[in-house]
Amino acid sequence: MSSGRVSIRSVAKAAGVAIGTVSKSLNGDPEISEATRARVQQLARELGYHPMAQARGLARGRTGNVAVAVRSVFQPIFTSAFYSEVLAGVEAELERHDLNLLLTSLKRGDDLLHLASERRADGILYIGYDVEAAFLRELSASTPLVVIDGEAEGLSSVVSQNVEGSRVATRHLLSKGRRRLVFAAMTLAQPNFRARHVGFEEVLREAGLGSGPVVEGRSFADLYGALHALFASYRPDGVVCANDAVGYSVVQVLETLGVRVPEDVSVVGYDGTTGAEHRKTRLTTVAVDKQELGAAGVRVLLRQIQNPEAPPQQVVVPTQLEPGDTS
Amino acid sequence: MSSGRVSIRSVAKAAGVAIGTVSKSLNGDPEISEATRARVQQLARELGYHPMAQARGLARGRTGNVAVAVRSVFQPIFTSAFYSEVLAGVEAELERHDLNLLLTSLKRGDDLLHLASERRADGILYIGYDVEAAFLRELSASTPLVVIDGEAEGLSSVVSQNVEGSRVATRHLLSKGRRRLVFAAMTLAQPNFRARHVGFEEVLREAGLGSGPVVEGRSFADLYGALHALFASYRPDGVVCANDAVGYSVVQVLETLGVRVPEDVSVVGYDGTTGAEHRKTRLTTVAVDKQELGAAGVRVLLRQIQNPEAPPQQVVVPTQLEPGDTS
DNA sequence: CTGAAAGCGCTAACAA
DNA sequence: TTGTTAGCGCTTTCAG
Repeated sequence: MSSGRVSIRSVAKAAGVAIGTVSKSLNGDPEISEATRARVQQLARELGYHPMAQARGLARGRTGNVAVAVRSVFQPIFTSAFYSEVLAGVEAELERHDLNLLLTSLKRGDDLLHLASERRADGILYIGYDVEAAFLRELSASTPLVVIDGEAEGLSSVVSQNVEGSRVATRHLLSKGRRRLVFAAMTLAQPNFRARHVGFEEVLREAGLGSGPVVEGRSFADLYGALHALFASYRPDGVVCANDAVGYSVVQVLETLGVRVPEDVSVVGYDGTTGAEHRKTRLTTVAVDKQELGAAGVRVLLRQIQNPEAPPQQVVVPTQLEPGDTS
Repeated sequence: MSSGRVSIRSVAKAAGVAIGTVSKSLNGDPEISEATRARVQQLARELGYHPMAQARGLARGRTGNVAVAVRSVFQPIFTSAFYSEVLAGVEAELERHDLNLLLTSLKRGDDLLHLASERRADGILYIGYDVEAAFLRELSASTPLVVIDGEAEGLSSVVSQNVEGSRVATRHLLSKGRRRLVFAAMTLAQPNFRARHVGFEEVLREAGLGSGPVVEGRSFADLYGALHALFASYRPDGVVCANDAVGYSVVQVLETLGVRVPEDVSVVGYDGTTGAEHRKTRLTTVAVDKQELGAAGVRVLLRQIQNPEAPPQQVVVPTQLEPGDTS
């Protein structure tokens, strides 16, 4: 219980050395004798000294934090199971590098500019597919920046293997003998979903099955309407979904329509959302390593920070088919 | 496009004044003439000057960020829809006060101590029910701290109206003519859930119905087993759930058991989890204003920061019954 | 009303 | 090997 805050000066006084010596000792400067280093470190520990991050940062020219920026399009990122896990991955990797996570949800357009110009972070992790490429490119000229789960020319990014993952999902249904396949999504306006649709179409074409119908719908009700109509005319036997949320909706819709899953129709999702233990049915899905998506983003950013001149770098994280109860 | 970083000095030079004057002008010091203030502000804007957060913080003795600490017990907070929304509320309120959100998931026991001793944040928001009271009380002596969704003697906190909310839920089922009620939870080891159970029991007793059975289970399978057994012996006609996750599981279990909801059995959840639009059934629930939970936490913390001597303050956020399809 | 100067707590040259 | 000192970029007394 020392009175007031214990600063580097307290330690210096206690050790009978100059504050510079304390600094060097604590930072492992090789030019300090083993003896004093040990003594200073011991003393610092005893006094409970921890360098004040702000002061250290000011002197060293860095902040020790990384800003994670997310834009809320439909719903805030926070409520998305997918992005939440990405965030967890980011957090874990930052922690390993002794970096802090500054969370910002972008509201006004200049939020990011402020963050950057006030130098609150050493780099920016932009999470989301809705990339304003031109803006971010300009920003990335002055602040290291990596896009996670989105991409654009001239920007470092980390994405999942969208097209290939969807190919695997589609082939999986074909291997189950399904031939009348449908692609279901909340929307095709989202780049990742569109890429997954491309994979779906590619495989159908390769298999000589032509092009499959698409069902779009954001809610259970929308999907119900669309599938109801489609079933009347087309009688699909397999549904490839753009993500798990839609996948679970589709399963419920099919049950409501009196269609048995997977006996009559197979369903495959995308994402590998956790939390399935609370549900009756475990969706067959294309699992994305979301934590890895985040962690990889951090690693790319770190490289970018260390070498700001390095050219943008793209990383693709592999996916894996995860069989469940719906195929 | 000015070369290099634009600092306060650049502005001072451009305006032909001292840096102190720039600082005062920009911070609205009344002792500066309207004329120079305007000129400096104009110039600062033109040059794109933004004070560097770190330097400003060092001089002012604060950081401008608030640490949000979460402990991951069963699953990381990030993947919980409930906490994610709380986090969104925190974020929004912090933004209104020009504060940054430093997100930390507690792994090692001294993570928080580090954060505090390195003075990375002006205050701490601890989110979660698993409060290590003694530790946090000690910490709160040196750093303003507020617990959200948990509480303990001697700590500032914000919680939802657990007992009362559950009373309302239980009365709701009674008003629907239900008399054979069950309480379902993932576990009763969690304080919030226990409080909700208390509300449930109180109302039953008041209604002269004695005490109701309790069903515990973390997964669909567990709940299925427990409810299956219970239905054989007891034939409940209403289930009060400790939260929505359990509520949705219960609904699926009942459907699987061939019990109709709400015709045969009514189910009510707790939390008011968003994202129901992707589901067939909308659960009747006790809605907690999760954003408000977070925002209130920020406000209490701010008071604590401004007046560190103020005694701990407890805030209770009201709940509201939200009728759905399951009652 | 404005300028000068002393820090905020630390790091990193540069001396000694 | 250690001590001294000049900043890091800003705020804030205290003179002028």
